[in-house]
Order: sequence, then structure tokens, then C-alpha cells
Amino acid sequence: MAGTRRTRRSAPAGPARPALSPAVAAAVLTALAPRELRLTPHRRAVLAVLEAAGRPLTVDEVVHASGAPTSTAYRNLAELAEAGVVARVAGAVGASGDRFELAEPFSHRHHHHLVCTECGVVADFDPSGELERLIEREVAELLATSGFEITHHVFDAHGRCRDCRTADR
Amino acid sequence: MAGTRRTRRSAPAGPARPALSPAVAAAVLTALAPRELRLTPHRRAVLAVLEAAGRPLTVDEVVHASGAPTSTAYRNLAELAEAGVVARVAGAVGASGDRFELAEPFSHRHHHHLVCTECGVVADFDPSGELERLIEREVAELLATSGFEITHHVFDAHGRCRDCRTADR
DNA sequence: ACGTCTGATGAGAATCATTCCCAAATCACT
DNA sequence: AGTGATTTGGGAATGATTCTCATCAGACGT
Repeated sequence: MAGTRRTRRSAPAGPARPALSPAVAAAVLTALAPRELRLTPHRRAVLAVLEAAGRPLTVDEVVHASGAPTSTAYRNLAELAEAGVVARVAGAVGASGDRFELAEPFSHRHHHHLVCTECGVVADFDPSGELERLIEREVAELLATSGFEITHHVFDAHGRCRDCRTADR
Repeated sequence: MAGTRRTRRSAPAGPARPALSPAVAAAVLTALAPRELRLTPHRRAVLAVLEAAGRPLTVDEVVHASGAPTSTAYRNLAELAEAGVVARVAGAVGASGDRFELAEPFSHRHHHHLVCTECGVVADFDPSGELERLIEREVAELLATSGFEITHHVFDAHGRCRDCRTADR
């Protein structure tokens, strides 16, 4: 036991874990500062996992991929969502549990979701500019007619993913 | 005790409960038949409540408004959803619990949802025909490019409803 | 009308995800 | 390198949803 440093294991041994890209790390730091949140190893790991996935993950997926304990993963995801660094997105209706992905300012671009109603997996897709423009117009109209102050919109397509289709048919 | 019939109380005394419209009842009967599901008083009450509400309700709202016991309400909503008579819709992301409304063939028309991110209430709104057409086109494209067999789409606008806006500002 | 038989009911137990708790450890920052 | 506010984590607590199963209602044939 040569100088075994007893540190709380923040990055347990295991399959190679992705690293958070420096660009995202810097932006995240800025976003966390005003809330006095630190970019700890666990938070870094959680964000790295989300960045690498490129699609919304369940809490369970994050727990397994990041190595963070369950309670820490839940807490961090909630805090990061609150800080606007990650986005909480809905999975398949009826499936319990939200999913999380890097918020748009920290990932690539505006996108929408393809949700598999069978296995619950969620993939990203990019909407056409034309659709996006029309949605914007509709949203502006809703502000006027409904009394709702619209902050964002969700356009998800639901169906069966390729895997589920080939699996049982 | 003049002929007090002892029947299980299926419509407990209480505030006037809405009745299910005959047209919907007939259509529902047809939909339930192949599954050997009966249109019992509780199911009728649940459906009547959904029909009267005209917006997606939480299980709790259904329980209170219909008088059905919790376990019965959950069971019936799940069965009716399975049968395609009611639709399970997502509420605010992060809010636990799906909501239910009459499925489109049994209610009025195709519509979308306005979700309040603060109190979770969900209202219906009608999309413009133009938007709807463009969505259809986009969905058709997704089938080709993603491998997903799209069954339906969700276009929800999220924001703060009039009540929440006036309440805390 | 009456029996019969299948589907429905409902109270509580069981399950499961999520949140809470708080003493102890850690890390970001000077 | 020190240090104090923040984070951690294991387990308990909470809450929603589902399950169980003995009992009941209702449709149907006779």
C-alpha cells in the first residue's frame, strides 16, 4: 500500500469515460458561477456523458455511464437543469422518467426529438428552416390569443425506431 | 325501508356530475367491444369527466371529479388508453404524472397543447392548417431518413399561463 | 325472472423512481 | 498550501403507480 491516497473515488475505474470538451467546460463554468455552483468531477463526468451521447439520456443511463451515485446524479442533473446547462426533456408518454441532454447553447443547435414509443429511446433530428419559421409565427400568435407567455416549444415525432421494428416483425 | 336496493354505489352522491354524450357513448361502445371491455358506470363517469373538461386532466383530477376510487381510475384510464378511447398526454416536463383526454376520434378534432411550466395545467389549441400541412411533410421525410416509423407527432407550446403570470408578478 | 359466468371493482400491499437528510469530505479560490 | 462554503453519498422518507385477489355486478341465455 505504497502511499495509497485515500480520496473519495470521484472517477472510479471502469470503461474509458469520455472527457468534457474544453469549450463546453469553459461555457459551463460561466453559467455556473453566478449560482455559486462548482464544476466538480462528478458534474464534469455527467456533462461529459451527455455531450458524448448526443441524445437525451435517462437518469439511469447517466448514473451508469458517469459513475456518479444515484442521489448525486439526480441532484446534479436537477441543479444543472436549473442553471440552464442541461435540458430536461420528456421521454415516451407513459414511460416514467425524464431524460436529460446538454442545453442547446452548450451543445450544437436547435433540434427536435424522435421518440420510440416502444423502447423509449430518444434521438435528435433537425427541423427544416421552413417549419421552424412557421412554428415561430404560430407561437407569436398564441401569445396574443391564449394569454400564455410562451417560452419554448416542443415538436416531437413519435413512432417505432428501426431496432424495435426489425426486432418484432 | 321501502325496497332499498343494496347495490354497490357506482355514482355516489355529490356535486352534479356531467353525463357522457350519447354520440360518444355509442362510439366508445364500438371501440370497447372487440376487447371485451364493458362500458361500466365508472368508465362512463371517467369519460364524461374528460369530455366535459375539454382539456387533459391528471389522474387526481379524474379521481375527484368522477368519484371512482384511485385504483379503479388508474386501471380504467390505462385500459381506455389501450383501447384508443382516451389519449395519454405529457404534462409539464419534470411534473410527475401523465394527463388524459378523450382521444381525437371521440372528441372534436386534431389539436395541440399549451402547457404551463409553472402550475402544469394544459390547454388545447388548434394549429393552423398551414402548419399542420408542413408538419405532415416533415414527418413523411423523417420516415425516410431516420428509420423511425412515425405514428404521430406532438407539438406543444410551453410557457406561463395567464393565472400564473398575474399571480406572481 | 333467475342462474351463470365473465369482466369489474376496491382496499391495501407492493413496487419503483425520486427526493430528502446531514455528517463528513472535498475542492475552488485566494 | 490553507480554509470555508459546497458537494457528496448511503439510506431513509416520500409519492405516485401498479398489483393482488376476494368479492361483486351485469349481460345473456333459458
